[in-house]
Amino acid sequence: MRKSKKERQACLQETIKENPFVTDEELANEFNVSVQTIRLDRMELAIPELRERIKYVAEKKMQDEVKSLPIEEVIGDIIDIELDKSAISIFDVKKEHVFTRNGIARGHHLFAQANSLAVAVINDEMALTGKADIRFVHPVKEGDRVVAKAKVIRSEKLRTIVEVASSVGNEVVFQGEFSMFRAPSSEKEEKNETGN
Amino acid sequence: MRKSKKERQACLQETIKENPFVTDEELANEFNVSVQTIRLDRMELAIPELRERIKYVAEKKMQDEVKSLPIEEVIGDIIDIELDKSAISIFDVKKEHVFTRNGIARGHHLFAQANSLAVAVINDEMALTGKADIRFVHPVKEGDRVVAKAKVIRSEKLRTIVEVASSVGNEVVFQGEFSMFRAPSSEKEEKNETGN
DNA sequence: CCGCTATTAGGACTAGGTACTAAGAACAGT
DNA sequence: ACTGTTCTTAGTACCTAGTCCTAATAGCGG
Repeated sequence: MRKSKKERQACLQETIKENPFVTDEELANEFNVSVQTIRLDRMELAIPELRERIKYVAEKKMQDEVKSLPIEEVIGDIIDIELDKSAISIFDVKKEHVFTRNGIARGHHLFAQANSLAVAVINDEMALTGKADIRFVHPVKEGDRVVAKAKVIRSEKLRTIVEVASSVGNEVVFQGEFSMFRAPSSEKEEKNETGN
Repeated sequence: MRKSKKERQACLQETIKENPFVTDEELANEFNVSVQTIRLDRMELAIPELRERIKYVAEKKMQDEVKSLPIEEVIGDIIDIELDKSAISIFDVKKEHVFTRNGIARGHHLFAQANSLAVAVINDEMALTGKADIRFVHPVKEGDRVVAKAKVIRSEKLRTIVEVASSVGNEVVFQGEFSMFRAPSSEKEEKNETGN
Protein backbone atom coordinates (compact mmCIF):
# COMPACT_ATOMS: atom_id res chain seq x y z
CA MET A 1 0.00 0.00 0.00
CA ARG A 2 1.14 3.50 -0.79
CA LYS A 3 1.40 6.02 1.96
CA SER A 4 -0.24 9.42 1.87
CA LYS A 5 1.88 12.37 0.87
CA LYS A 6 2.33 13.52 4.43
CA GLU A 7 3.32 10.12 5.69
CA ARG A 8 5.71 9.60 2.84
CA GLN A 9 7.42 12.93 3.36
CA ALA A 10 7.86 12.33 7.07
CA CYS A 11 9.26 8.90 6.34
CA LEU A 12 11.50 10.25 3.62
CA GLN A 13 12.96 12.85 5.93
CA GLU A 14 13.73 10.18 8.50
CA THR A 15 15.24 7.81 5.95
CA ILE A 16 17.58 10.42 4.52
CA LYS A 17 18.55 11.61 7.95
CA GLU A 18 19.83 8.23 9.01
CA ASN A 19 21.25 7.31 5.62
CA PRO A 20 22.28 10.37 3.64
CA PHE A 21 23.77 8.14 0.94
CA VAL A 22 20.46 7.07 -0.57
CA THR A 23 19.60 8.16 -4.14
CA ASP A 24 16.25 9.46 -5.37
CA GLU A 25 15.84 6.30 -7.40
CA GLU A 26 16.29 4.06 -4.38
CA LEU A 27 13.81 6.18 -2.46
CA ALA A 28 11.36 5.99 -5.34
CA ASN A 29 11.51 2.20 -5.21
CA GLU A 30 11.18 2.12 -1.47
CA PHE A 31 8.07 4.28 -1.43
CA ASN A 32 6.61 2.96 -4.70
CA VAL A 33 6.40 6.35 -6.33
CA SER A 34 8.20 7.88 -9.27
CA VAL A 35 11.57 9.56 -9.05
CA GLN A 36 9.90 12.89 -9.84
CA THR A 37 7.65 12.61 -6.84
CA ILE A 38 10.69 12.09 -4.64
CA ARG A 39 12.28 15.15 -6.18
CA LEU A 40 9.16 17.22 -5.48
CA ASP A 41 9.19 15.94 -1.92
CA ARG A 42 12.81 16.95 -1.45
CA MET A 43 11.98 20.38 -2.84
CA GLU A 44 9.14 20.89 -0.40
CA LEU A 45 11.21 19.64 2.51
CA ALA A 46 14.27 21.59 1.35
CA ILE A 47 16.44 18.49 1.35
CA PRO A 48 19.49 18.89 -0.87
CA GLU A 49 20.51 16.34 -3.48
CA LEU A 50 22.60 13.27 -2.73
CA ARG A 51 25.92 14.79 -3.71
CA GLU A 52 25.37 17.88 -1.60
CA ARG A 53 24.42 15.71 1.35
CA ILE A 54 27.53 13.60 1.01
CA LYS A 55 29.68 16.68 0.64
CA TYR A 56 28.18 18.16 3.76
CA VAL A 57 28.98 15.05 5.79
CA ALA A 58 32.54 14.98 4.45
CA GLU A 59 33.06 18.64 5.27
CA LYS A 60 31.92 18.11 8.82
CA LYS A 61 34.42 15.27 9.08
CA MET A 62 37.23 17.54 7.90
CA GLN A 63 36.22 20.09 10.49
CA ASP A 64 36.46 17.84 13.50
CA GLU A 65 39.53 16.15 12.11
CA VAL A 66 41.51 19.27 13.00
CA LYS A 67 39.67 19.48 16.25
CA SER A 68 40.56 16.03 17.47
CA LEU A 69 44.32 16.12 17.37
CA PRO A 70 45.93 19.27 18.71
CA ILE A 71 43.27 19.83 21.33
CA GLU A 72 44.08 16.58 23.06
CA GLU A 73 47.56 17.92 23.94
CA VAL A 74 46.10 18.99 27.24
CA ILE A 75 42.86 17.53 28.46
CA GLY A 76 40.82 20.36 29.88
CA ASP A 77 41.56 24.06 29.59
CA ILE A 78 44.41 25.42 31.62
CA ILE A 79 43.20 28.59 33.24
CA ASP A 80 46.18 29.35 35.45
CA ILE A 81 49.74 28.14 35.58
CA GLU A 82 52.89 28.94 37.50
CA LEU A 83 55.63 26.73 36.15
CA ASP A 84 57.17 24.30 38.62
CA LYS A 85 54.71 25.46 41.25
CA SER A 86 51.04 25.01 40.47
CA ALA A 87 48.40 24.90 37.77
CA ILE A 88 44.64 24.81 37.40
CA SER A 89 42.54 23.38 34.59
CA ILE A 90 38.84 22.91 34.01
CA PHE A 91 37.16 20.06 32.19
CA ASP A 92 33.49 19.95 31.25
CA VAL A 93 32.04 16.47 31.32
CA LYS A 94 30.01 15.80 28.18
CA LYS A 95 28.04 12.79 27.09
CA GLU A 96 31.00 11.26 25.28
CA HIS A 97 32.87 11.04 28.58
CA VAL A 98 30.32 9.09 30.54
CA PHE A 99 29.05 5.54 30.69
CA THR A 100 25.83 5.47 28.74
CA ARG A 101 24.26 3.23 31.32
CA ASN A 102 24.49 5.54 34.31
CA GLY A 103 25.88 8.87 33.14
CA ILE A 104 28.97 8.57 35.34
CA ALA A 105 32.24 9.80 33.88
CA ARG A 106 34.80 7.18 32.97
CA GLY A 107 37.79 7.28 35.26
CA HIS A 108 40.37 7.68 32.57
CA HIS A 109 39.07 11.11 31.64
CA LEU A 110 39.61 12.39 35.14
CA PHE A 111 42.98 10.72 35.14
CA ALA A 112 43.82 12.27 31.79
CA GLN A 113 42.97 15.75 33.00
CA ALA A 114 45.08 15.33 36.13
CA ASN A 115 47.94 13.64 34.32
CA SER A 116 48.19 16.17 31.55
CA LEU A 117 48.04 18.98 34.08
CA ALA A 118 50.91 17.33 35.96
CA VAL A 119 52.86 17.21 32.69
CA ALA A 120 52.05 20.81 31.88
CA VAL A 121 53.09 22.26 35.22
CA ILE A 122 56.63 21.01 34.80
CA ASN A 123 58.98 23.57 33.35
CA ASP A 124 61.00 21.30 31.08
CA GLU A 125 61.13 20.17 27.48
CA MET A 126 59.38 16.99 28.37
CA ALA A 127 57.91 15.27 31.37
CA LEU A 128 56.87 11.66 31.70
CA THR A 129 54.76 10.07 34.35
CA GLY A 130 56.64 7.39 36.29
CA LYS A 131 54.25 6.40 39.02
CA ALA A 132 50.85 7.56 40.12
CA ASP A 133 48.73 6.88 43.11
CA ILE A 134 45.15 7.89 42.50
CA ARG A 135 41.81 7.86 44.17
CA PHE A 136 38.38 8.37 42.67
CA VAL A 137 36.62 9.89 45.64
CA HIS A 138 33.23 10.62 44.22
CA PRO A 139 31.48 9.92 40.92
CA VAL A 140 31.32 12.70 38.35
CA LYS A 141 28.29 13.10 36.12
CA GLU A 142 27.55 14.46 32.69
CA GLY A 143 27.36 18.24 32.84
CA ASP A 144 29.74 18.58 35.79
CA ARG A 145 32.63 21.01 35.55
CA VAL A 146 35.74 19.46 37.03
CA VAL A 147 38.40 21.83 38.35
CA ALA A 148 41.82 20.22 38.76
CA LYS A 149 44.50 21.84 40.87
CA ALA A 150 48.08 20.66 40.61
CA LYS A 151 50.76 21.49 43.12
CA VAL A 152 54.45 20.64 42.90
CA ILE A 153 55.40 19.08 46.21
CA ARG A 154 59.01 18.10 45.83
CA SER A 155 61.53 18.43 43.05
CA GLU A 156 64.76 16.49 42.69
CA LYS A 157 67.15 16.40 39.70
CA LEU A 158 65.11 13.96 37.69
CA ARG A 159 62.01 13.26 39.68
CA THR A 160 59.24 15.69 40.56
CA ILE A 161 56.25 14.92 42.77
CA VAL A 162 53.02 16.60 41.76
CA GLU A 163 49.83 16.41 43.70
CA VAL A 164 46.55 16.90 41.89
CA ALA A 165 43.13 17.38 43.45
CA SER A 166 40.04 17.68 41.30
CA SER A 167 36.69 18.89 42.48
CA VAL A 168 33.18 19.63 41.29
CA GLY A 169 31.88 22.60 43.19
CA ASN A 170 33.13 22.16 46.72
CA GLU A 171 33.33 18.41 46.56
CA VAL A 172 36.62 16.63 45.93
CA VAL A 173 36.12 13.96 43.29
CA PHE A 174 39.65 12.87 42.48
CA GLN A 175 43.03 12.89 44.15
CA GLY A 176 46.36 11.80 42.76
CA GLU A 177 50.03 11.89 43.44
CA PHE A 178 52.15 11.80 40.31
CA SER A 179 55.81 11.01 40.23
CA MET A 180 57.11 12.70 37.11
CA PHE A 181 60.38 12.35 35.25
CA ARG A 182 61.79 15.46 33.73
CA ALA A 183 63.53 14.91 30.41
CA PRO A 184 65.60 17.92 29.39
CA SER A 185 65.41 17.65 25.60
CA SER A 186 67.82 14.75 24.81
CA GLU A 187 66.27 11.44 23.85
CA LYS A 188 67.88 9.25 26.52
CA GLU A 189 65.85 6.39 27.81
CA GLU A 190 67.05 6.22 31.41
CA LYS A 191 66.64 2.56 32.33
CA ASN A 192 63.64 1.48 34.32
CA GLU A 193 60.68 3.54 35.34
CA THR A 194 59.51 5.82 32.61
CA GLY A 195 56.25 6.24 30.91
CA ASN A 196 54.03 8.62 29.09
CA MET B 1 57.42 27.41 -14.97
CA ARG B 2 55.88 24.02 -15.48
CA LYS B 3 57.00 21.15 -13.35
CA SER B 4 58.17 17.82 -14.71
CA LYS B 5 55.71 14.96 -14.77
CA LYS B 6 57.20 13.36 -11.69
CA GLU B 7 57.21 16.55 -9.69
CA ARG B 8 53.70 17.37 -10.73
CA GLN B 9 52.37 13.95 -9.80
CA ALA B 10 54.03 14.05 -6.39
CA CYS B 11 52.61 17.50 -5.83
CA LEU B 12 49.19 16.46 -7.07
CA GLN B 13 49.08 13.53 -4.70
CA GLU B 14 49.97 15.81 -1.80
CA THR B 15 47.42 18.45 -2.82
CA ILE B 16 44.57 15.99 -3.09
CA LYS B 17 45.55 14.31 0.15
CA GLU B 18 45.20 17.48 2.13
CA ASN B 19 42.22 18.78 0.19
CA PRO B 20 40.15 15.98 -1.30
CA PHE B 21 37.53 18.50 -2.45
CA VAL B 22 39.52 19.88 -5.37
CA THR B 23 38.28 19.30 -8.93
CA ASP B 24 40.39 18.28 -11.92
CA GLU B 25 39.78 21.67 -13.45
CA GLU B 26 41.12 23.48 -10.41
CA LEU B 27 44.15 21.22 -10.40
CA ALA B 28 44.69 21.86 -14.10
CA ASN B 29 44.80 25.59 -13.43
CA GLU B 30 47.09 25.19 -10.47
CA PHE B 31 49.64 23.13 -12.38
CA ASN B 32 49.19 24.89 -15.73
CA VAL B 33 48.33 21.76 -17.64
CA SER B 34 45.18 20.56 -19.32
CA VAL B 35 42.38 18.77 -17.53
CA GLN B 36 43.21 15.61 -19.47
CA THR B 37 46.73 15.58 -18.13
CA ILE B 38 45.38 15.73 -14.61
CA ARG B 39 43.08 12.83 -15.41
CA LEU B 40 45.96 10.77 -16.76
CA ASP B 41 47.92 11.59 -13.62
CA ARG B 42 45.09 10.45 -11.41
CA MET B 43 44.86 7.25 -13.44
CA GLU B 44 48.53 6.51 -12.99
CA LEU B 45 48.42 7.30 -9.31
CA ALA B 46 45.14 5.45 -8.88
CA ILE B 47 43.46 8.46 -7.34
CA PRO B 48 39.67 8.24 -7.62
CA GLU B 49 37.53 11.06 -8.93
CA LEU B 50 36.31 13.95 -6.78
CA ARG B 51 32.93 12.42 -5.98
CA GLU B 52 34.43 9.12 -4.93
CA ARG B 53 36.92 10.93 -2.72
CA ILE B 54 34.22 12.96 -1.04
CA LYS B 55 32.10 9.87 -0.58
CA TYR B 56 34.99 8.04 0.99
CA VAL B 57 35.59 10.83 3.49
CA ALA B 58 31.89 10.95 4.34
CA GLU B 59 31.75 7.19 4.81
CA LYS B 60 34.69 7.27 7.16
CA LYS B 61 32.90 9.93 9.15
CA MET B 62 29.81 7.72 9.41
CA GLN B 63 31.99 4.87 10.55
CA ASP B 64 33.67 6.61 13.40
CA GLU B 65 30.46 8.32 14.28
CA VAL B 66 29.33 4.93 15.54
CA LYS B 67 32.82 4.15 16.70
CA SER B 68 33.26 7.21 18.84
CA LEU B 69 30.56 6.53 21.32
CA PRO B 70 29.93 2.86 21.96
CA ILE B 71 33.38 1.61 21.01
CA GLU B 72 35.12 3.98 23.35
CA GLU B 73 33.39 2.00 26.05
CA VAL B 74 36.55 -0.04 26.01
CA ILE B 75 39.84 1.46 24.94
CA GLY B 76 41.70 -1.15 22.91
CA ASP B 77 40.25 -4.33 21.48
CA ILE B 78 39.40 -7.07 23.89
CA ILE B 79 40.72 -10.30 22.44
CA ASP B 80 40.01 -12.61 25.33
CA ILE B 81 37.87 -12.41 28.43
CA GLU B 82 36.87 -14.67 31.27
CA LEU B 83 34.50 -12.73 33.46
CA ASP B 84 35.65 -12.18 37.03
CA LYS B 85 38.92 -13.87 36.22
CA SER B 86 41.04 -12.35 33.50
CA ALA B 87 41.01 -10.39 30.25
CA ILE B 88 43.37 -9.32 27.51
CA SER B 89 43.18 -6.33 25.22
CA ILE B 90 45.43 -4.85 22.58
CA PHE B 91 45.93 -1.21 21.79
CA ASP B 92 47.85 0.11 18.80
CA VAL B 93 49.63 3.36 19.50
CA LYS B 94 49.00 5.83 16.70
CA LYS B 95 50.24 9.33 16.17
CA GLU B 96 47.27 10.87 17.94
CA HIS B 97 48.29 9.11 21.15
CA VAL B 98 51.84 10.38 21.40
CA PHE B 99 53.56 13.62 22.26
CA THR B 100 54.44 15.26 18.98
CA ARG B 101 57.81 16.28 20.37
CA ASN B 102 59.22 12.84 21.07
CA GLY B 103 56.75 10.25 19.83
CA ILE B 104 56.19 8.82 23.31
CA ALA B 105 52.66 7.80 24.19
CA ARG B 106 50.81 9.92 26.70
CA GLY B 107 50.30 8.12 29.96
CA HIS B 108 46.58 8.53 30.08
CA HIS B 109 46.10 6.31 27.05
CA LEU B 110 47.89 3.42 28.75
CA PHE B 111 45.90 4.16 31.85
CA ALA B 112 42.69 4.24 29.85
CA GLN B 113 43.38 0.85 28.28
CA ALA B 114 44.17 -0.71 31.65
CA ASN B 115 41.31 0.98 33.44
CA SER B 116 38.68 0.08 30.90
CA LEU B 117 39.94 -3.49 30.84
CA ALA B 118 39.60 -3.59 34.61
CA VAL B 119 36.02 -2.36 34.22
CA ALA B 120 35.26 -4.89 31.51
CA VAL B 121 36.57 -7.94 33.36
CA ILE B 122 34.09 -7.42 36.16
CA ASN B 123 30.91 -9.41 35.75
CA ASP B 124 28.45 -6.84 36.99
CA GLU B 125 26.08 -4.20 35.66
CA MET B 126 28.57 -1.54 36.43
CA ALA B 127 32.02 -1.16 37.89
CA LEU B 128 33.71 2.00 39.06
CA THR B 129 37.34 2.57 39.82
CA GLY B 130 37.94 3.53 43.45
CA LYS B 131 41.69 3.59 43.77
CA ALA B 132 44.57 2.81 41.49
CA ASP B 133 48.24 2.41 41.96
CA ILE B 134 50.06 2.61 38.70
CA ARG B 135 53.56 2.54 37.34
CA PHE B 136 54.79 3.54 33.91
CA VAL B 137 57.73 1.20 33.61
CA HIS B 138 58.94 1.97 30.13
CA PRO B 139 58.02 4.52 27.48
CA VAL B 140 55.77 3.39 24.64
CA LYS B 141 56.25 4.74 21.15
CA GLU B 142 54.11 5.35 18.11
CA GLY B 143 53.55 2.08 16.26
CA ASP B 144 53.87 -0.08 19.36
CA ARG B 145 51.19 -2.66 20.05
CA VAL B 146 50.39 -2.68 23.74
CA VAL B 147 48.97 -5.90 25.16
CA ALA B 148 47.22 -5.45 28.50
CA LYS B 149 46.48 -8.41 30.73
CA ALA B 150 44.08 -8.03 33.60
CA LYS B 151 43.79 -10.52 36.43
CA VAL B 152 41.26 -10.46 39.24
CA ILE B 153 43.22 -10.90 42.45
CA ARG B 154 40.66 -10.66 45.18
CA SER B 155 36.93 -10.15 45.27
CA GLU B 156 34.85 -9.02 48.21
CA LYS B 157 31.16 -8.05 48.29
CA LEU B 158 31.65 -4.58 46.93
CA ARG B 159 35.33 -4.26 46.19
CA THR B 160 37.37 -6.16 43.62
CA ILE B 161 41.11 -5.90 43.16
CA VAL B 162 42.29 -6.17 39.57
CA GLU B 163 45.91 -6.26 38.53
CA VAL B 164 46.81 -5.10 35.04
CA ALA B 165 50.14 -5.53 33.33
CA SER B 166 50.74 -4.11 29.87
CA SER B 167 53.61 -4.98 27.65
CA VAL B 168 55.06 -4.31 24.22
CA GLY B 169 56.64 -7.49 22.95
CA ASN B 170 58.33 -9.04 25.97
CA GLU B 171 58.85 -5.78 27.78
CA VAL B 172 56.50 -4.68 30.55
CA VAL B 173 55.59 -1.05 30.03
CA PHE B 174 52.83 -0.46 32.53
CA GLN B 175 51.62 -2.00 35.77
CA GLY B 176 48.62 -1.11 37.82
CA GLU B 177 46.51 -2.30 40.67
CA PHE B 178 42.91 -1.18 40.46
CA SER B 179 40.49 -1.25 43.31
CA MET B 180 37.08 -1.51 41.69
CA PHE B 181 33.61 -1.04 43.09
CA ARG B 182 30.93 -3.29 41.78
CA ALA B 183 27.56 -1.61 41.43
CA PRO B 184 24.79 -4.12 40.83
CA SER B 185 22.37 -2.01 38.79
CA SER B 186 20.77 0.30 41.45
CA GLU B 187 21.87 3.93 41.39
CA LYS B 188 23.07 4.18 44.98
CA GLU B 189 25.95 6.49 45.61
CA GLU B 190 27.64 4.74 48.51
CA LYS B 191 29.37 7.56 50.35
CA ASN B 192 33.09 8.04 49.94
CA GLU B 193 35.36 6.42 47.43
CA THR B 194 33.76 6.02 44.05
CA GLY B 195 34.70 7.23 40.68
CA ASN B 196 34.54 6.49 37.03
C1' DC C 1 -18.91 17.44 -14.35
C1' DC C 2 -15.67 21.02 -12.59
C1' DG C 3 -11.76 22.01 -10.11
C1' DC C 4 -8.03 20.85 -7.28
C1' DT C 5 -4.13 18.45 -5.69
C1' DA C 6 -0.96 14.79 -6.44
C1' DT C 7 1.57 12.22 -9.42
C1' DT C 8 4.02 11.02 -13.49
C1' DA C 9 6.40 11.57 -18.00
C1' DG C 10 9.47 13.85 -20.89
C1' DG C 11 12.94 17.07 -22.64
C1' DA C 12 16.79 20.20 -22.10
C1' DC C 13 20.66 21.18 -19.39
C1' DT C 14 24.46 20.68 -15.57
C1' DA C 15 28.87 19.11 -13.12
C1' DG C 16 32.37 16.22 -12.93
C1' DG C 17 33.63 12.88 -14.37
C1' DT C 18 35.12 7.79 -17.59
C1' DA C 19 36.81 5.65 -21.76
C1' DC C 20 38.56 6.01 -25.98
C1' DT C 21 40.79 7.85 -30.33
C1' DA C 22 43.83 10.82 -32.49
C1' DA C 23 47.02 14.24 -33.19
C1' DG C 24 50.80 17.24 -32.00
C1' DA C 25 55.03 18.49 -28.88
C1' DA C 26 59.36 17.51 -26.60
C1' DC C 27 63.20 15.15 -26.19
C1' DA C 28 66.72 11.28 -26.61
C1' DG C 29 69.39 8.13 -29.16
C1' DT C 30 71.84 7.05 -33.08
C1' DA D 1 68.63 15.27 -39.25
C1' DC D 2 65.51 11.47 -38.67
C1' DT D 3 63.17 8.09 -35.73
C1' DG D 4 61.12 6.41 -31.68
C1' DT D 5 59.15 7.15 -27.40
C1' DT D 6 56.96 9.53 -23.95
C1' DC D 7 54.08 13.42 -22.67
C1' DT D 8 50.43 16.42 -23.44
C1' DT D 9 46.33 18.07 -25.43
C1' DA D 10 41.89 17.95 -27.99
C1' DG D 11 37.68 15.98 -28.98
C1' DT D 12 33.87 12.67 -28.87
C1' DA D 13 30.47 9.65 -26.80
C1' DC D 14 28.69 8.22 -22.58
C1' DC D 15 27.56 8.13 -17.38
C1' DT D 16 25.25 9.51 -12.90
C1' DA D 17 22.48 12.04 -10.21
C1' DG D 18 20.73 15.39 -10.39
C1' DT D 19 17.95 20.68 -11.76
C1' DC D 20 14.30 23.16 -14.04
C1' DC D 21 10.45 23.36 -16.73
C1' DT D 22 6.22 21.96 -19.29
C1' DA D 23 2.51 19.04 -19.90
C1' DA D 24 -0.40 15.24 -19.31
C1' DT D 25 -3.01 12.26 -16.39
C1' DA D 26 -5.27 10.17 -11.93
C1' DG D 27 -8.11 10.46 -8.04
C1' DC D 28 -11.26 12.62 -5.35
C1' DG D 29 -14.52 16.30 -3.15
C1' DG D 30 -18.20 19.15 -3.82
